[in-house]
Amino acid sequence: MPTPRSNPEPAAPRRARRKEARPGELIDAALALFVEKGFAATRVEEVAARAGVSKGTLFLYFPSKEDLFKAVVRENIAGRFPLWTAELAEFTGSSAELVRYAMHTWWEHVGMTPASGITKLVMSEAGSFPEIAAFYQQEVIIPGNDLLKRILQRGVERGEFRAMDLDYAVYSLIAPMIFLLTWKHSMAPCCPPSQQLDPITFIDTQVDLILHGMLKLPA
Amino acid sequence: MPTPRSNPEPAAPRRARRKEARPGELIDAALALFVEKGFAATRVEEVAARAGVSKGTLFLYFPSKEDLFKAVVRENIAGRFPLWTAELAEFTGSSAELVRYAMHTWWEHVGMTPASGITKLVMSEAGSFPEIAAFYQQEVIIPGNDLLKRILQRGVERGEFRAMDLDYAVYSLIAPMIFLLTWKHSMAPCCPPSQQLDPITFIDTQVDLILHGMLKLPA
Amino acid sequence: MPTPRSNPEPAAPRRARRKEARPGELIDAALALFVEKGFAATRVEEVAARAGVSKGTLFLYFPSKEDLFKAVVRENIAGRFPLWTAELAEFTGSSAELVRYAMHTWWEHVGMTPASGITKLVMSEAGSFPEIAAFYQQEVIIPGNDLLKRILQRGVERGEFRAMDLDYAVYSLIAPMIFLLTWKHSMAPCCPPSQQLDPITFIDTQVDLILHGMLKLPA
Amino acid sequence: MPTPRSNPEPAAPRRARRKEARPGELIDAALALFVEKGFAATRVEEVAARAGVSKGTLFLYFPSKEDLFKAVVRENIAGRFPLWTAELAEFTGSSAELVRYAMHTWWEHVGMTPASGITKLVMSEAGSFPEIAAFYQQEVIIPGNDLLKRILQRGVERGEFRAMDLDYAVYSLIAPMIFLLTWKHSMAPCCPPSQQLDPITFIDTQVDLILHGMLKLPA
DNA sequence: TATGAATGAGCCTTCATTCAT
DNA sequence: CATGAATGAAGGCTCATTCAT
Repeated sequence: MPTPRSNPEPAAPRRARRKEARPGELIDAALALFVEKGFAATRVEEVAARAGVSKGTLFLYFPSKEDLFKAVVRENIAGRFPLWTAELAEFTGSSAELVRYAMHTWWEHVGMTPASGITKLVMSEAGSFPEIAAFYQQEVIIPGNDLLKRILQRGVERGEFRAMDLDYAVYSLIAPMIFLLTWKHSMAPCCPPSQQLDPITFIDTQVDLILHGMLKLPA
Repeated sequence: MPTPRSNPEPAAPRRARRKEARPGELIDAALALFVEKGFAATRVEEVAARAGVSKGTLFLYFPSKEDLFKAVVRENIAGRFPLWTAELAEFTGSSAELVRYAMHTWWEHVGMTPASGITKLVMSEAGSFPEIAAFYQQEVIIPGNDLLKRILQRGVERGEFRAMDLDYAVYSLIAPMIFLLTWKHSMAPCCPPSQQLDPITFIDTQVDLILHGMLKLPA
Repeated sequence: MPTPRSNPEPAAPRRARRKEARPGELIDAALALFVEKGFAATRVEEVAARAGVSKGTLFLYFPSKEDLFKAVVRENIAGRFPLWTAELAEFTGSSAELVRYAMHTWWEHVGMTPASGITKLVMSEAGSFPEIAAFYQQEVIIPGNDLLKRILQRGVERGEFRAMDLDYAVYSLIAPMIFLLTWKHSMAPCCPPSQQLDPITFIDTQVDLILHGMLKLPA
Repeated sequence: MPTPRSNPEPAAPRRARRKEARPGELIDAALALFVEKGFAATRVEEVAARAGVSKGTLFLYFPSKEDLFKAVVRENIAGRFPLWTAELAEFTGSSAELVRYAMHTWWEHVGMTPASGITKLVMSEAGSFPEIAAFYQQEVIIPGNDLLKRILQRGVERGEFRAMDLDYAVYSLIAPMIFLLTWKHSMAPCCPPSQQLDPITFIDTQVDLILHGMLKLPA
């Protein structure tokens, strides 16, 4: 950067050609707006504008608004499962630790990020966009449930957890998280400080209680 | 029908009687449709048709679709709480039984009725209608949480449950129920039979696990 | 109409309610514009404006642009077949007279009216709107060919015309007419007066020649 | 390939040779696509792709899609007329044979080749491009009509055909052919096999009928 | 008061055309 | 010369809302 006026962003070129960066920028913009305003209420033009491109450019990368939404989901949630599956396979601690680790990891990478809005979004608009609901079901819910089920199964197989109907027991882990998301993105913004939930405390409390209920008593 | 005013209610000319009943009929129709199809996907014409009036008439009673939505929420959040509070005071069984009773009662009177859709409705549209969210918070959430808190407190005071942070513990009861509602009204309609949840099994499983985690060990 | 200033068209009321008249007005407007500019190049808003209503009103009567077009075809062409079929059944003259009568009737009711543009329209845009082409085929071409075939068959059966492959012979009647329409609506407007065709002369010439070719020689 | 410039044409580096060939290749691609899909339904990107270049390159040679269309028409209407005129002068058979020969020749060299699409193209788009229609009129229609007229005149002068209004009689030959083209390029692709026309049969039938109508009766 | 015909703003998507590289 | 990413105007259709009757 030899000269003082060398401009790293030269005059914000109107028609920059940045094929690689576009999809990511559009997905980020879409995530923010979908979460903030909902899927139906977000206009593709807004998404494009927020990503700094024109409406037409958006359709250059995503064939439709629904496909854009799917990309948002894949990028922010569905794409994480391979890593999580790998982590599960390598985990060496106790299953109780694994459950705690899983819940906190989820909070860090999804719950506390803008991606947390996606779940609430899907729930809210599933009725109006069945295709999106089905997609989410396939790409997120089923893999997510499977992952949790394998975690619980590990505990049972290692003699740490008591025998359970795993298909329903997973919801003891899922339900509090879904509730937390739903709360965060719908009621929390309207509540007085006294009614706010501290997520970490909430998660710890739920996990403790659940583990208490699951653990095989030594006696 | 001897005198004109002898019987103001039954068998009165339909037109005349309706005038008073219109808003209620419209609200009922709107509740059913909003719950079934979501707010945005419900056309006011459908609501009017279901209430047996024309589109124009609806706007005679509700200045806008949003106002109709608000009326639906206000009309249906009702006061079942006084009755439940009384039941709690008179309950003589164990606290574990009380928890089970409370959960099943809620399912019977709210969860399995159309009213269950309201909660999902409010959650979904809270972002767009902060006023409604605040209203719901005051009239439903705070009283509901209080009621549950008193139930847990009873268990702790009677030495049945171990000491807990009650403000967070209540969510162990609330979260599965909210999840169940959310699920029922958003994803379930899009899921294959293999992915469906049986509500009673679900509730029993959750309550069992929670109680397991809450119970003071006899040892 | 007691007072002098009673206005038969009172100040052109903006929102007149004329449910019965609308479809016809819209169809007329659509015919004119479709013929003038083509199907694809005509915007529904133009049609609505020409009919004196708003865009939304058009969709109140016709679910889509294609349905509007179908209505135009039904109203202006397809709907005439029943009458023509009846006329054929009652005709008592010679078959040569019948052919002449049919051709001139067609010219009067279709060829020289704006409806004549429809055929050219369909031919021009069939590639882009296969559904329209198929519709036209079903509702106009097949019935039209059938009608002509019956006319020729009558001549053969009565010993007036010689035996012919009727399936192909009908095109001796159809081709000149299609050509005439095509010409009228595409090339004619660009031609100098010296190149113009007189329709009546054209039809008479073609019919004479064809009949000459069809007639059974008395010898 | 001893010297560098010895062979400017064959096996020359593709890039270099192309420069001159580009417009022609684009026109060929455009002809094929316009004929196949219609003007509006053909995207310039398709044309470019078919010609093996990018969209931008097309606009380097043709300022607009319309200009490309004009070029297609201008390039393909060519001059087969001189040859046909010569053939007419040398023909020694009967005039009926000449008519048959002319019709079949036309089918072979125009009707059954891609060039047949141009006529339909011009007819379809004449309304939007009067300039092209006028051009077509001068370069194709007038010479074509003249040629046919001379053929008929030959028959009359040789006493083979009866006296006719030749200016209109030529259309007995033209109309079926125009109809055939129109049909082939618009309705045929949408018709079931049962509705298809066999061109040779069609032409033979029409010619036979016409000749029948034209021939001077021996009596 | 009730009706329902009429309105028109709003939105997704397409594609001819431009222009920085 | 060639490329292809970017643009933005245009159009079909929906539906909450209005208003003449």
